[in-house]
Amino acid sequence: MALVIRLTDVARRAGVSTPTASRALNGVSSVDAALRERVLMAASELGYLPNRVARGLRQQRTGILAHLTVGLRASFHARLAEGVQQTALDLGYSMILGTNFDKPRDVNYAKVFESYGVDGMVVVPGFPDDNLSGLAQRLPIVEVDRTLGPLGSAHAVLLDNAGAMALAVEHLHSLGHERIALMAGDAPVSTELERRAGFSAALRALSLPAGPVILGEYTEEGGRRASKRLFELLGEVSAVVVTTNEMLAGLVLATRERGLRLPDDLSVTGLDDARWTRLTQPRMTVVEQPAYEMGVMAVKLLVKVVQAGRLPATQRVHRMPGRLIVGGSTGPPSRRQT
Amino acid sequence: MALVIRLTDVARRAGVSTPTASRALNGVSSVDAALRERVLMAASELGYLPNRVARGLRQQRTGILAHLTVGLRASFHARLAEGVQQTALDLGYSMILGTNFDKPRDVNYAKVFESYGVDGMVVVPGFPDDNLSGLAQRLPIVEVDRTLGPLGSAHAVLLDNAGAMALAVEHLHSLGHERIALMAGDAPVSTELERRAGFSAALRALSLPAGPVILGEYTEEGGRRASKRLFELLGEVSAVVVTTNEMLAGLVLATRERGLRLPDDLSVTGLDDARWTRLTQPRMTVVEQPAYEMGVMAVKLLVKVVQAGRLPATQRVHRMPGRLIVGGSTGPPSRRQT
DNA sequence: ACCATACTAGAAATCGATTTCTCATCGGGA
DNA sequence: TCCCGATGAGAAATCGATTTCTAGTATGGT
Repeated sequence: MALVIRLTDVARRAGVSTPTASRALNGVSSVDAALRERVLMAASELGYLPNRVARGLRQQRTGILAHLTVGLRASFHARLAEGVQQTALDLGYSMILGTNFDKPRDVNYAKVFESYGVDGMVVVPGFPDDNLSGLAQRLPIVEVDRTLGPLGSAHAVLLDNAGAMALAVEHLHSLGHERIALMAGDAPVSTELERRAGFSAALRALSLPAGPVILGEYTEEGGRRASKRLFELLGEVSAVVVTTNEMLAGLVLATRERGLRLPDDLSVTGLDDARWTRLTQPRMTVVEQPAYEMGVMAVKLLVKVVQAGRLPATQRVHRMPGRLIVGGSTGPPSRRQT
Repeated sequence: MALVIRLTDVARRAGVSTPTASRALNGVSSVDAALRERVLMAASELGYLPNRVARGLRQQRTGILAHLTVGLRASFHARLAEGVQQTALDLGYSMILGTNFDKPRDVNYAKVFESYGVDGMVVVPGFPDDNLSGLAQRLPIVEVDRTLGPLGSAHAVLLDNAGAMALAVEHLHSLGHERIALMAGDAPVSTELERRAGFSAALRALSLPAGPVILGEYTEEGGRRASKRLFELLGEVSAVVVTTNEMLAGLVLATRERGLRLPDDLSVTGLDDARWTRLTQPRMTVVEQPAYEMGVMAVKLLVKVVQAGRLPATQRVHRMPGRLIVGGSTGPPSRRQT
């Protein structure tokens, strides 16, 4: 606020003109070695800090990226955001954050951030009505976790959902399960659609019969309600794959209320390794998502596009693999089940 | 990138000068009603979006706040960050995020963000060596969760740690516990120091004997190791208060390894309501921190200082109360314990 | 030894908005 | 009726850096 050192001050102290000081500090074009030395010295003596707002105005790029996400409460999104933020910083960018991107808001995030001149955006899109499409024609965008599909040239970094489902199904199959159910969210988001399809494909690949699919709201309460329906099928089904952490939490609570024991009465696998899945008794078997790495990858992709200076002509989709973590919530089917 | 509408374009279309267009859009000074109407019309027809970088340069304030935090992995920090971000947005600001603020880094966050001309910072400080003090003399800063103490005029939003400890101790006392231990982190951060002091004070207030205090590293593994020492005292102690979630997780795992049952063998209360504390069996008794609300409060305080235009002369500390959530991990002491 | 080509560094222009300065016009009071 | 203050709008300055533009000085080739 008070006394800020400007480039002019540095230049005056070094006895050179402002442009020369600028060139010396940025290493562009050639500046006499002695002059450069004087400038660098002056800058460090004065504790010069370049004004990035001014630079941003002139250069028409600010070095700021925006990260729009549905929230930080889910640990997946929190780790993702950390990956985005750290990588942005490592690559010389800063990150503006916008959360609750799936809820109605007074302010239009995208517009606000655009007016701040962000160079690009990493987006975890909410539901399809978000009008990102227009933005995607003006600004580099990378979608993470989910995709809205028709965003044209925006790149995407997604979990290999089919592979993740295959890991879960194969694990259960190797334990001897033949009748496996799926509990999934009923929202029309790409993750859920892909996981449902992946589940079916995985069963087919192992020549297992198509299992029952139980859809519900993508929340803990939704998982609880869906679990009630699942429990009706306990005679025909010995294992279940749950596509989301939230629903898995509901299932865990429901099994307790019902007095079911894992894995004796039911084998359960989830997707994503929230902290709590390690702390339940027994520990949950899950397919871990590389959340942090997805954030890293998204920013790397985005920065590549930003620095290319023009929007990519074609979309590129990066698939990141999940990793199976075997806990105690899965085991061989009991006699009774078989 | 391509075709951006500038204020000049709006002015031309409305048939007025640029300053007049600016005045009309910002509602400052008086502009003829007809002209203002024409300007507003032109702006909306062209889809004008003000360039906040240019405005920021001229006005010497950007409308950006920075949030420096130790991380987002702990749900407390994630919810805090959401509160900060949402409130910033509600008040017309945007938020730049910096995580891992307690780890050594190549880039100096504070400097980078200062060079972006942020109007103020909400900081969850790491360890005392972070040189925030200098920054606090130039920029409005509000500390949250922890405080480094000598930051001078920076405001702070902290949990009422003494009150939180009292809630936990009183709860255990009301169940009949007389010999209560504390498991706390050994780092010299304000939260731990206040919680240790608060624990002792709460015991004294109830005329209970001073309980053993077990210090350890502020991590899950630290909690596990500290638990081993705690278990040596099981004859003399019937309950324990744990000051951090991380250590609590370690304790939960350690009790399982040891085959202890909660609350029969030991009553346990924690601080902060991470998701997992609701999903263990039994559910944990904890004192909940109003994480989101602390973020909200911090930004409100910060914005007040920012808009006052000058740094406050005196520090103000806001204490937010914790709330007891009774789970199944606490119960009356067993006969054997008494 | 002379001219053309590089370099180097300062002067001036630029980014896009806001704010100050200036000037003309309109009222109101004497 | 005349003068002065208030009002409104355009011209010009400003924020702080970067990027032309321009000119002067070396350097190199012939």
